[in-house]
Amino acid sequence: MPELPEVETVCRGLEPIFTGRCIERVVVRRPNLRWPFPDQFATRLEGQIVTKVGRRAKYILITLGNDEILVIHLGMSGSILIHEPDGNSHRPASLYYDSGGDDRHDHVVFELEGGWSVIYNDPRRFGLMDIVSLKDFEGHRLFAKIGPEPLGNEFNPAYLSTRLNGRKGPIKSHLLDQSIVAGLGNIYVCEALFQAGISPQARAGTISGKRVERLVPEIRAVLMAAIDAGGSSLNDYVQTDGELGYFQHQFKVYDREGESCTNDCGAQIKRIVQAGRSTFYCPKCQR
DNA sequence: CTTGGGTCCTGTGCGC
DNA sequence: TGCGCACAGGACCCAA
Repeated sequence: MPELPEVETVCRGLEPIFTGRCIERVVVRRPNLRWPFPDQFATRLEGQIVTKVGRRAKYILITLGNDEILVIHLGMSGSILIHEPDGNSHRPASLYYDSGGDDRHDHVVFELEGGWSVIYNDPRRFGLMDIVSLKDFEGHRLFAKIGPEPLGNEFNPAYLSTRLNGRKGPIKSHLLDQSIVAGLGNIYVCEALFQAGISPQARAGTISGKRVERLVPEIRAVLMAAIDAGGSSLNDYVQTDGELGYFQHQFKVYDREGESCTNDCGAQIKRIVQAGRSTFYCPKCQR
């Protein structure tokens, strides 16, 4: 999936399109994504004016004038395509592939006032959409257990140390746990651990306070750099239509098995499997 | 309680 | 060129 930076980039792309506009029509082209769409999904959205576009963890939150929130998750392979009234289209932080006109996986179309439309595409259908009342949001099952945002003040070394204390599993698994910190995924966990010089296999509870103090800002830095890269791709989004949304040219370890460590330590990047997911790391720089 | 594995689904890329 | 297999950004669910 798009991880936090990609979802943030998508939100920034959607914000000026949605905000203040009426959702005139919603076309749902299949009965479900990961789960069935809620009852009366389209009807509950149609005629509503969007007041705000935001993000929590990897969820896109589109707040409506009636204080309901359209919740969108992109799963592993979701992307959003925007059709402009003049016929141009672009994909903010598009992922996975350029459909090249293949619309088989265009599952939902939001038609907005003024001729704009927003198309949700997700080949693997691990994504989801739901509608949640603003007053129910905090306690909603999707959000009740989600941990602090990594870019916010609540996520700090003291907090993380507390959460890792006593944990025996590898640090990598814990950073992927959305209840500990929201929004990290497989790529940026690998990247952050590399930047912090921490082995992905280190037992979470044994990492010293000093190293956690280094890890927290490295997580932030990796995410912020990726958001910046996404933001710059937004500026000329029309010409980058169809390009990969992950900013992989700047990954230091992810998907670089066998390549030389960029720290020039002489070691090669290794790939291992943890909890069924690939982990990339430098065996020399990360301990 | 924590932890690990299987699962949903389609598409891509590799080796043979 | 074709086929089969491994693997892919997530996260839920259940067994141990």
